[in-house]
Amino acid sequence: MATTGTDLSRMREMNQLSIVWALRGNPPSTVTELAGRAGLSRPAVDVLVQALVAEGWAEVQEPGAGSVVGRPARRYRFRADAGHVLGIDVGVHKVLAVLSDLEGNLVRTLRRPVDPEAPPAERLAEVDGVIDDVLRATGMTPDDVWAVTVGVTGPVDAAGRTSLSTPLPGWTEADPVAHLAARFSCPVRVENDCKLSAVAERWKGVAQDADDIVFLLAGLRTGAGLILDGTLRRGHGGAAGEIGALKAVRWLTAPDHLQTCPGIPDTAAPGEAAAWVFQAARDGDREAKGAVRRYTRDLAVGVAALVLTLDPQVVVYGGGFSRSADVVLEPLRRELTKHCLRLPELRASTLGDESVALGAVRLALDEVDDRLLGDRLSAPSAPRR
Amino acid sequence: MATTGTDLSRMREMNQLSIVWALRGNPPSTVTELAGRAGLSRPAVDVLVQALVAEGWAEVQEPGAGSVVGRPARRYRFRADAGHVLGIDVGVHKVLAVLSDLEGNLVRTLRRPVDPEAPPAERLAEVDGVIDDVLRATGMTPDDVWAVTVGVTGPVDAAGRTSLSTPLPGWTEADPVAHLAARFSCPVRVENDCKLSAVAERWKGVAQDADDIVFLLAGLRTGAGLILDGTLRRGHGGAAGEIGALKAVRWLTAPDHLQTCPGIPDTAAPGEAAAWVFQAARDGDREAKGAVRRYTRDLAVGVAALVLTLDPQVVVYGGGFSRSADVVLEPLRRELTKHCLRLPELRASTLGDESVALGAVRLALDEVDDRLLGDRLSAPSAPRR
DNA sequence: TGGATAATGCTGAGGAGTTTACTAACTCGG
DNA sequence: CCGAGTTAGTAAACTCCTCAGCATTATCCA
Repeated sequence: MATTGTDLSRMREMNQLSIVWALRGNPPSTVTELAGRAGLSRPAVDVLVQALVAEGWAEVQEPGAGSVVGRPARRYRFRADAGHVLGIDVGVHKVLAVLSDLEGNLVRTLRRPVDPEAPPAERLAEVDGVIDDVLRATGMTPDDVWAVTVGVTGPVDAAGRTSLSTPLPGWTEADPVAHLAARFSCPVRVENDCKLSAVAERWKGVAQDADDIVFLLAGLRTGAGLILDGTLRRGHGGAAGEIGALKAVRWLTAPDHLQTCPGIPDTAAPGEAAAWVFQAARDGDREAKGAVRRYTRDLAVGVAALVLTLDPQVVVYGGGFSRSADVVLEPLRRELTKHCLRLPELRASTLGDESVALGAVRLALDEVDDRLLGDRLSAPSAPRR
Repeated sequence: MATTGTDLSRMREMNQLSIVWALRGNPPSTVTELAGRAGLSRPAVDVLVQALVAEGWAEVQEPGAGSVVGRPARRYRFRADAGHVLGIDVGVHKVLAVLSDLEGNLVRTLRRPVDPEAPPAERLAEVDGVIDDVLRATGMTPDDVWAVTVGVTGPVDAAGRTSLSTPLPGWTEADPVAHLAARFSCPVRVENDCKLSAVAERWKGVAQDADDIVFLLAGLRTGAGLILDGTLRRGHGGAAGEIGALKAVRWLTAPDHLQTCPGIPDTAAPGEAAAWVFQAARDGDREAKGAVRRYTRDLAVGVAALVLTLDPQVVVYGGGFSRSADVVLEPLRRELTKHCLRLPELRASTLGDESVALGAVRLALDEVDDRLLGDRLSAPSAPRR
């Protein structure tokens, strides 16, 4: 791979970029601090940061009444509010939208319930609705949004289609990218929900320290998302992590053990049966503990296949069942010991049901970073597709 | 991640590096050609390339009797022979060493048979022997070797130890890195044989076009090596690809179908039984075809788990059985269709039994590139550990 | 032998960062 | 209330690197 040659203007671009990276994620900084972080001299940083202010990437904060010795320094701040990104979770029962600024600060989170049987058109209308609400509540227009990422269930191809399979009714025919492209001129991407949750766990969740992560989505459906060497792995056709499709792996039927456990009260809704069983197991109920053990045993085969294939540092147990991780993780660990060569750490997710939207935000931010702060600095405005 | 600031000398380094990349892998080039490739002006390239000659990275080739109009240009060449790397395959039955120059041209290949029961000390002595032979035959000293990579069977940890398991007798106690460090001051690395074969297939084999590859080592033992997004995946503890350890995956016993097929002549050695069965199947023998089908069925479960987990572009069928790929690939494809969502391409390896050593050479070359041509140019001499 | 052609070599211009020195602004203590 | 001490901002001189253009050199062909 031929590195391309460099002249003076290129050097300036690179240095300006390094100032941007030194600004971002830090509290408002003085020129001296930036010089230290970027490895440049004060005068150089001075002209660069002033250029950033002129372009709109940075902002001056005049010194207040400081109580430090010496002349108080002007501080510069990255304009995280110069643009925003949207992360959207299109679930079976709900649509969830999260608006974030360029530093990943969550500005607004809104959800709407959706009829599980709703056809794609209706579901997309709810998406439009929740986006409208978020934009109205924050006083923004679609042009203020620099990237949108949508999470859906099922393997997602490069075009954002879910043509192989998905539990969202009729969704194999839906084209969410085209739908959103009508309103947004910025990059729009669709990604699998397990993959997004995995990204979220590494960003703000329980796996921030790990570079090789298997995320388990455990609920009435079971799925997985993979992060290797710190980046999300999609696979060549976007179907990485779909080991649940293998019949020898009993992920499809594993949750049934929890639904059919004797003793579940008739009053429990279908979604609550599992929670009841977990609670009963926690209380020492023999039948419930057996059901959990059978569930874990089925789950463990697939997890073992993932672990043996990838040898991750951490396996994150997430999804709807993660609230009951306390009764699942220990039996799961025991099962895995039987199958695996090297046991990874098992951790329970704490992000709750916003993890998909959160991961979507992170991916949208990555998109913006690549486009605008990749290796040359663009003007601070929404990137085009 | 803070990109570090750049001053003029850094720029010069970068441009010099881009000249190196423009020189490598190309025939001897004129300054004008280099300027075009590197995106620099002729005068700039001129001084840079002269500096490279002074340092020993490049070499002038005075113009011969050319038949072109105009003043014939001086040509510059990358000194691929400034250093060499060693790739070594420590197998059960043999030790194989390949010496390569810095451009990946294979200079010398030597092999020695080893008693399958040989203890580690004896096996390492054979390694020493074959290295001595290669160095003597090429008139080199250990200081001319800039990196060594060794391939062994079994999962290899970061220290080059094979403590979990390996079919090499006693090898869990061996420390090949320490052994070779006594002779070589350059970086020494040990890696799993399947992983190295995967690297070789992408470098010079049948998967040069693919970025997501599953390599299958198919023989009396079955294993896998993974390349995702163009780079080898080791996993957090170096045990990626070891799905064969899962009992639900019948890789351990799959080859037995080929050993126990009725009709195998008593005269056949244990290693030749499988080859006989494949040939018989090719000739239309019912029993043999059944044995191959059973073998394929067992193999396919593990392959399907890999494919569903990783969604690769290509699955390469390699190892000792790859010569019989013609009778295996089609049944394997049929089996995979049953299990998988999206079928990857199936290709048969053509590299033969030198693929492990070849992959080792590639990894050693990568090591040299990282150390010497990473982002600043070092002097052309063996890197220290 | 002279002209055409293409590469080399040289010189001056321009841009970017660094160093150094100087000025400005603020705190603290007498 | 003022001056010493400290730190930030600014300007000038300098270095280094690339680039553009022109003169020079080497070769082939008529």
